[in-house]
Amino acid sequence: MTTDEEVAEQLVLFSDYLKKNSLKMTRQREVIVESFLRTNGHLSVEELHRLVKEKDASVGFTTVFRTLKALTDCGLARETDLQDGRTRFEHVYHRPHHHHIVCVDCNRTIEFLSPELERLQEMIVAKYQFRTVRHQMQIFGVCPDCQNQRPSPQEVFDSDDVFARDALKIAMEAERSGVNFYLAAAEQISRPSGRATFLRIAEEEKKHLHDLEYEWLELLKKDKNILKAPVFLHFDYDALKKIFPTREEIKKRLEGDLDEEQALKLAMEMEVESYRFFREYAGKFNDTRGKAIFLKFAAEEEDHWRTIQKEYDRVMQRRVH
Amino acid sequence: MTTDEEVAEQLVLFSDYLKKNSLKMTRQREVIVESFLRTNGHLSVEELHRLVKEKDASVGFTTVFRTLKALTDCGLARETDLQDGRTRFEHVYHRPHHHHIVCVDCNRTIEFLSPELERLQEMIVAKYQFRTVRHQMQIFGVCPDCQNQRPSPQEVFDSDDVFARDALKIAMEAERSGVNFYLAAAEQISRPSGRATFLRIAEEEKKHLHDLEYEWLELLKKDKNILKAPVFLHFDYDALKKIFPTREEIKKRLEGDLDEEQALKLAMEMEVESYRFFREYAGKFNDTRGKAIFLKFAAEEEDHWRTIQKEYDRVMQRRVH
DNA sequence: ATCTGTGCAAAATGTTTGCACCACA
DNA sequence: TGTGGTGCAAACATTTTGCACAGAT
Repeated sequence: MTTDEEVAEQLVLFSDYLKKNSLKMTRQREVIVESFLRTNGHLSVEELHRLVKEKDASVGFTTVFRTLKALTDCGLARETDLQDGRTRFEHVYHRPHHHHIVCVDCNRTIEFLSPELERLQEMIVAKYQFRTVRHQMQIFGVCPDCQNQRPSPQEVFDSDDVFARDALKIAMEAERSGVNFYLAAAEQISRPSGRATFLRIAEEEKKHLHDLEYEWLELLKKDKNILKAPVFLHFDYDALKKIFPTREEIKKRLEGDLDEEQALKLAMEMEVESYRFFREYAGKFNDTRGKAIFLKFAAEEEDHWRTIQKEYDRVMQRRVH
Repeated sequence: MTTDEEVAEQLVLFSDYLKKNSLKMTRQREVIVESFLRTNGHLSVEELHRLVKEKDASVGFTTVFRTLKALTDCGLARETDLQDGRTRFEHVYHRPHHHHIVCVDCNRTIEFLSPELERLQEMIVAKYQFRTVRHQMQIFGVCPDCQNQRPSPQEVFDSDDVFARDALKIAMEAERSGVNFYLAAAEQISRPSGRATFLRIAEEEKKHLHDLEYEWLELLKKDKNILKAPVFLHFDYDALKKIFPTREEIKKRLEGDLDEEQALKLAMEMEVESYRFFREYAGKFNDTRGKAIFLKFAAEEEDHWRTIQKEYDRVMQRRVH
């Protein structure tokens, strides 16, 4: 499930790597790399060798072994340990760091990413003042199919689409919270220019939401089964509530003496928070569409922050005079 | 750093295991098991073989290998994978499940437990409906000493003391919060019998706190360096605030129209919460002193809950008449 | 033409087993 | 006295290397 373009991109990177190290591109390397890139999952040397031999029976085990080492060296592959007594290689290109859940019966492997888990892990290591080089979590268990004795074939999904799906879901939810916030806040503001600012931003967020919804539908159209793919990005949707106050929360916080200054301050805080939040999430996603979605989102929030700050300055200016 | 008693206890368990499986105790097995039990850390077969040979040069590698398998089988050892190309065996008896931080330079290994991390992990797996068999997290990095180029010998601590230390610290903090709560709540209650109940529980908690502080001092006396041992049980002290409201919080929640019924309800809620909390923590600690401390604590909280419930029933009874 | 790549076979590494002799219970 | 235990050596499984020949730039 890797597109031709992606394979081509990675082949270019591999060629560059070879040139840089005065190594040569050979027929064997080409077959091996191509086979690796076009196969999903976590291949052992032996498994890849078997695949390669289907295309060219003359290729030796050692060459596959050495080519995988080269791929690892140039950053296109990564060795992982799935505890089955052999080294397994997985794709790195456009794949974020992640952890594994492995079915001990059928060997099906699920990958996941949880920024919350990462944060917790970082906090723990920080206490010991270790400089982390790498870390991994592995969960071994029995998958639902094996629990029900009906092993079914593992479906293969385009991982970039999965990342995009998970990112879009979060971004849409955030966008909705944003719209809610600005509409609710606008209601509480009496001064026309201030209200107009909030309403304008609300409209902008609505537009963004529509864009995201469009992207979402396109994604579903492109890959009708994408919703069946296991969750990759684990996300605590309650965290959004901490960033974007709910309608009730807003009313409570702004209730009584309506204060435009306060509302603007709250909005700025919120935008900064959400900017930080989406930047952090983007950081977890190696070059993927998921990352692009989060970065775009972060940029929009930064933009809003500027707009609001201008309005805030104007209000304060006015107050001084 | 395993006491003679502990070694003896484990030897008994091993003997029982042998008997149950009609196996025999031999001179070699005795030496091997004893060496294993008396050595900390994560031993490979080869390392243990080396240690055993110091006591009895005639013991062969295979016997050490087979004895370690037997120890694993009977639940006194566990195989771990520290990614250094060999299987390593660690102690299980009286040691909770935990994860590892490994220094890639000097191989120093730190063990830690984070119930928060465990909870997160469980939540993630739940989404996939996997039945978890086991899981592990490994963090590889450079320890502070290796970062500073001054490798120092790894100090060895009595792990049970470390667990007790971490448990005591949390229990004391909880106890303090409890005392605070009951004193603050008592202040808000005008009816003498209600106030008396709260003050009595506050006194009880103070006594418990003293007991814990005594235990703490005894621990420090017993092992003067115990505070230097790395944290094992990671704990978010803010979590306590969610269980035991702070003095300000209490005043806020009970302010204005002082309602004894409300105060009692709040207290019951708190006791149930903290009972659950300490039970959960106890569950993470395999038979250790840490577990005992948490269980004792949970029992006390349950006791308080009963006391308060009686008082609550009395108040409600009175109201009906 | 030169230098790297390849495939084979062999070594290295770590784990596991077969077997003849040994020693608990 | 008989079953299981031990040590040795050999088998296994996987990864890694040496080397003579092949092939890419």
